[in-house]
Amino acid sequence: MKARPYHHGDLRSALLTLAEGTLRERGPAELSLRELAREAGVSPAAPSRHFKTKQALLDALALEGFQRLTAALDASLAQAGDTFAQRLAGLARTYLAFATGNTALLDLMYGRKHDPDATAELVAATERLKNLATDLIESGQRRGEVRPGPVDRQSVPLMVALQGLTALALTGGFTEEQLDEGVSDTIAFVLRGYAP
Amino acid sequence: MKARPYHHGDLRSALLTLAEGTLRERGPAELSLRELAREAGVSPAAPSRHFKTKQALLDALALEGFQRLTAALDASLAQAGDTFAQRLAGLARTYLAFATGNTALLDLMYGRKHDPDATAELVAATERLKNLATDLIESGQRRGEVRPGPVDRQSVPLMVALQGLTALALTGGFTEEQLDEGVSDTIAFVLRGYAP
DNA sequence: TAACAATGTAAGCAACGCATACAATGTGGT
DNA sequence: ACCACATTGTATGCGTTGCTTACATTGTTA
Repeated sequence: MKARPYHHGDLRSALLTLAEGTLRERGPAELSLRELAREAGVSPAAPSRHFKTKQALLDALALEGFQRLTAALDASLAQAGDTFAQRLAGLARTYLAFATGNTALLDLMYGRKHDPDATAELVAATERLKNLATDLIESGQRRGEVRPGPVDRQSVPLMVALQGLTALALTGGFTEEQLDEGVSDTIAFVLRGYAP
Repeated sequence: MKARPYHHGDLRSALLTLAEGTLRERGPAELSLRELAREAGVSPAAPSRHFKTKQALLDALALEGFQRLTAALDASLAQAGDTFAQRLAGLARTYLAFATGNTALLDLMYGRKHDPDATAELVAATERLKNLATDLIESGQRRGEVRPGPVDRQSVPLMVALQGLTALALTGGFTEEQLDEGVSDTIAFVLRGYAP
């Protein structure tokens, strides 16, 4: 029977992992620093060393979410085919997969955005996501598969489609099958809209 | 100096009004039943007569939001022109106006949806919204301004666009002007996608 | 006018976030 | 090897919260 060491070892990441679990299962409102501390086997005040406030923990969680999402999207673009259609489909599908697989986290990520005192890192993370979309459009234009025009304006419909698709997927009311149809339809629709 | 009457008179709607105020200014997390009771000048336990839990109050708020939104959209469609393009533009713009004018409320409305125990009234309210979109598509098809096809599949891109547009508007990062451009671009994009 | 439902109050519980003061542990400079 | 010091944990307590139970007041209606 070994006594628990005075120092946890890696409380910070332990808290983040635990927090994501309860976030996923019970939502951000149910998240309690004290409960997290209990689960980690540590005193109620211990988490404050790593996260000054509860909001700080949520921000850290959101930031991690953005990193995971952009990583997934980067990977998808890297292994997708060359045509605009293929890349678009890949992007949409991995974005949607992340969204449906991390509902609560995504809510947190975007919910935090329109708060005046969101971390600078957070807004930077969302910027990188936006760039991903414009890059895709740009490459499509170079290949002559997307009608010409200023990228920052051309990319809006794409972002609209991505956001809208996930929003629709998250608000539910769709069977797995309807959703898959919807994705295909929307991709086709978007392609038609971008056609030269 | 008249004594405050034992009964408030209309505590329920007073609570709803007050709640929407603090929701708008400080978000749903900052909402406190006790504080609401204080502002309404009643005892801390009084609100429980009308809203068993805090969540019940939020649900009521969300429901009210859906009613206001659908009313606004109905009005918009009623006074819009006859062509599909006009009706689409009207719908998009009033939807967006509501979204930007009631950020927190809209978050509440859609945030509550993917909770297993959301009110039946709530899901019904979202259904009516969906119908609005399909009606628009259908009328467009009758006029020969929208390519034919099964309505429930054809309407998906429209809903995607509406949801995406508001999502984008809410997450910010756009000036008023960019947003307006984005709306126009997206409307044009959608029209092109639906063109026969 | 007496029974009854609706609506309010009073009081108290357990849990929460957070601040402050203190204890144990690791670390780097001499 | 030692010792100042930052880091990371604990102990304790304050004020607030949501919610429950028991009781008081009022409006309605039979």
